[in-house]
Amino acid sequence: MSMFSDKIHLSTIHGFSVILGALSMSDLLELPKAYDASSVEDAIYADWESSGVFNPDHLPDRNQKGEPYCIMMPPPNRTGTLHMGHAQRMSIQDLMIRFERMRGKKALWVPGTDHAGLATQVKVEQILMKEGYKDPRKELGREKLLGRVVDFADKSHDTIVNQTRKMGSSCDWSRERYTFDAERNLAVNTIFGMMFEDGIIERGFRVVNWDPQFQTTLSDDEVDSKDVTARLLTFKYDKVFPVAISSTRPETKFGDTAVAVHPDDVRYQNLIGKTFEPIFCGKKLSIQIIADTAVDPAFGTGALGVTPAHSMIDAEIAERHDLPSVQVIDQQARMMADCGPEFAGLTTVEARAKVEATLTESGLLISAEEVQQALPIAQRGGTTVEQLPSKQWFVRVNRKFKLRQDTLGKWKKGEEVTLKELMLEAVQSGDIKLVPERFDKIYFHWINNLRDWCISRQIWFGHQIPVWYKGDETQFSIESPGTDWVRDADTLDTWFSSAAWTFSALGWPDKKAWEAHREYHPTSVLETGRDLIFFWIARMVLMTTYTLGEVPFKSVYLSGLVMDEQGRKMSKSVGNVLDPLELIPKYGTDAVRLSLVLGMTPGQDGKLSEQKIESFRNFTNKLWNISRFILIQLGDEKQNVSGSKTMADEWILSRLADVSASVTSKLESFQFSSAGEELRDFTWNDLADWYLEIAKVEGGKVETLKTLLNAILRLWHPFMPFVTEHVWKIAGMKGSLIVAEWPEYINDSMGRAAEFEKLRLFVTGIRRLRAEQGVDATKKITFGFVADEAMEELVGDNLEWIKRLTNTSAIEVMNAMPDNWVVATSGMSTIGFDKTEGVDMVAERVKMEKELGQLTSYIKATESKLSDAEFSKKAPEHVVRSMSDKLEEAKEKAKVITARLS
RNA sequence: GGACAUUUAGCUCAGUUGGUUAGAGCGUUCGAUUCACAUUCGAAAGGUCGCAGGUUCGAAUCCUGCAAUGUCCACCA
Repeated sequence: MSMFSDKIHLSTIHGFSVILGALSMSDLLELPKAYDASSVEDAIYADWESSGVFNPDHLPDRNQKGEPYCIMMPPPNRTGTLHMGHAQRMSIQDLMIRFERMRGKKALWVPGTDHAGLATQVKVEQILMKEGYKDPRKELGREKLLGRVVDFADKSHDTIVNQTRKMGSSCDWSRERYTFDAERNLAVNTIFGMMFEDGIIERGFRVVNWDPQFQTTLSDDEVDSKDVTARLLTFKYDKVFPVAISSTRPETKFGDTAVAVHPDDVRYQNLIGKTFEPIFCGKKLSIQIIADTAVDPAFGTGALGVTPAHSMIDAEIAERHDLPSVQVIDQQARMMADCGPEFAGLTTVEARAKVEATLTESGLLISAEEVQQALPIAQRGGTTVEQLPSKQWFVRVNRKFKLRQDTLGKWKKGEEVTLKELMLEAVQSGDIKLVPERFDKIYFHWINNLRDWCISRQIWFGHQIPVWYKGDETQFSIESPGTDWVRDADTLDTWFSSAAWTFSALGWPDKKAWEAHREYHPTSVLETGRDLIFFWIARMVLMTTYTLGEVPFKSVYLSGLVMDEQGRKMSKSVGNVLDPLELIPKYGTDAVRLSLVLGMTPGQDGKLSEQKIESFRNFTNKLWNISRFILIQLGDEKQNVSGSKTMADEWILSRLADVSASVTSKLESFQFSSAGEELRDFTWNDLADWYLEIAKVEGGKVETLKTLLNAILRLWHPFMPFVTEHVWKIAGMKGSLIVAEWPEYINDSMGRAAEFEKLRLFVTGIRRLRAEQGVDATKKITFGFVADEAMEELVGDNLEWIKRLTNTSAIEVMNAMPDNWVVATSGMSTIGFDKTEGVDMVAERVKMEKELGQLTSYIKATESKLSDAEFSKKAPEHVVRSMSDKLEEAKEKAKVITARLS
């Protein structure tokens, strides 16, 4: 470490003595001009994996002593292959893990996959139907169908794992988990048992969402809605019934048991409390007239036909009024027998038309209008979802229960709370931070409107419900059943097992496994798509606070969705899907990763195009060539210069210190895109285009070049692990970059860095003037400048590289600019050259006049602001100072231009 | 209907507690090319920061209203 100057204190860097240890100068010169990612990535990944560093137990001492840091990988569904969204998540999580690992934390990233229950079985059933099966469940039976599903899921697993490796994910494969393996099954059964004992899990006959195609219940979140045009009919049940009602689902009216009106509605006061027995389309109904504030008196006739069996809202009304429930639609979405022979067996759509025809015939139809309506459809499969009553298992979110342990620092063991209260407190207290913050509101809104969670599914692929029945199904046991007990055939909603992921994947409830991992929980960050906030995040909070009394994670980073370049969702039917596995061989993993991290904001959908990936491939190559150049410089002894640092050295090292500090703080606060962009600007603009160009003239300062190479490899590693590790090895650096320390610098060269900035402006000014005046870029010409003494000295000290970067033969100090020269101002200096031919003096004058006009109004505005008493009183000093500096500069410019014009 | 977000250069987007002539990348135009990189380098053009008010010495930034677009939630039976 001591080989560096005192000024830039490189507290963490070591290993320079072996730089270049591996390659000779001729080897270096033979390195390919273009970085070929595909020829090195697999081997690098294999090295990392075999070295064991993905496993925190095998990390170096400093990590072992470090703070535990843990990310649980959101387990991808075993339903096929990974897409760009997965690739983005892997990139961000790997970025965080590598960053924290380098900073010395005991970093654990647990990979895994999700059996995804319904989604996987649906997928396989769809494949089977394409193969010619009409009803795979009936034709194959439980065992054979499950066999096919398991085969499919296993193949899918292998694909996913391979893709995850390709992305460079540094996750601990020795701890890979599956939501459907034996340990996770134990966790699920244990939690089920606890909740059952506490009365939060209950079996009940309630209205549920029913998917008639796949013959299963769905949770509210698995139901989407589709806008359709429907016919809103207004009619009476029969001629004698006193009130007309409206409905878009008249076929459900066979199941009506009440008509509800608003309690204050003057039209119906005399009817409230009465019961009628109208004949509706041939079926005798028993209708009570009830008063309920849920009814909007302004809608339709102000009277609502209540169908408790086929509407969750009506079911709630029915509960308040203790109304009977009559089911009229069966699980095949067909009308049931007691609707009469004319209707029984019809589909709901057929029955709807027939009811309308019947009402019209009998003169009961008052009006029919077309309205927009949201039709509930199944997220998987897309068929219309029916609401109907069924005996199912529910998690009761509003039910009070006694806590099994102290919880969230707010409640003591034995206190009574509801699951909803736990879910709200976890975020309200700040124990969990959502990034971006605005998702708090969405989360709270969802929780506040949450209904009981139906967790039983009638599919076969999933954790079977750990309940056994005996005889008349009134007795339950969650323990081992006796011989005459029959197990519930249903399985659990896949999210029930996913919800326990943070702790079940760490071994809970197995004592030994859990103890070994206890330090990692609560996990540090959960990174996932913003579409999973309800499905998964909220349910993880529910389950973890309930089971452990603590939060599952401290932060949630919600990434947006990856869209195509026109902002559309990527989908096979549109044909705009970018496949990570096709892009990686073409552009390299590092380029794909960068394109998914830079230019993407949390919670905001981002656009991705192949062109964007290509531009990051170019950057990867730039980094490769920067490294190659530095290594060649270091290998060429003639080029090496020792001795005190030049101004350029101090400037670039000062920039490095600032940039690395800023990048660190941005990574800490999840600003990955901004961190990467800042680093890219530093690497490409400051380092490559300025410092290295200057080094070609001044000769490379060995220490500075080493520091720079070392720093950019480390700083870029979490973003682009492959190319950085590859260069690290070529440079002969010790060990693997993956466990190198994250760099920190102290900047104590700010003063000289500021002087360098003046020279940068000076160079840019000359370049601009040359280009504007159309000077042949290859022609070396002589420039002159007028400036104060300090600037004269500064230019003199750095003359050689300035000449090179401006392609000038000489730069001379002048007292004044000759009248026939072309001039421009740059900072506080005036620069110019003798251009004898081709100067359009008229055009020059016009240009100068325009500039002078702008300057004059700027000067005027600034002066008046500066002389404003309110301003100087209230504005902070640095603002005032920078304004007066700029004013001086503008005045100087104006003076020069005025002189030229006269 | 409710909530949230977005609206800045031709395109994609930065702009972190309000601080002063609004930034980048891509694209465009002009120019360079043995000397790390054409997967490159230099330079330029291009914006009344969606609209209208307000607060302030000072507004792209804060407040109010409006408009357009998008997402989520709830769906009026």
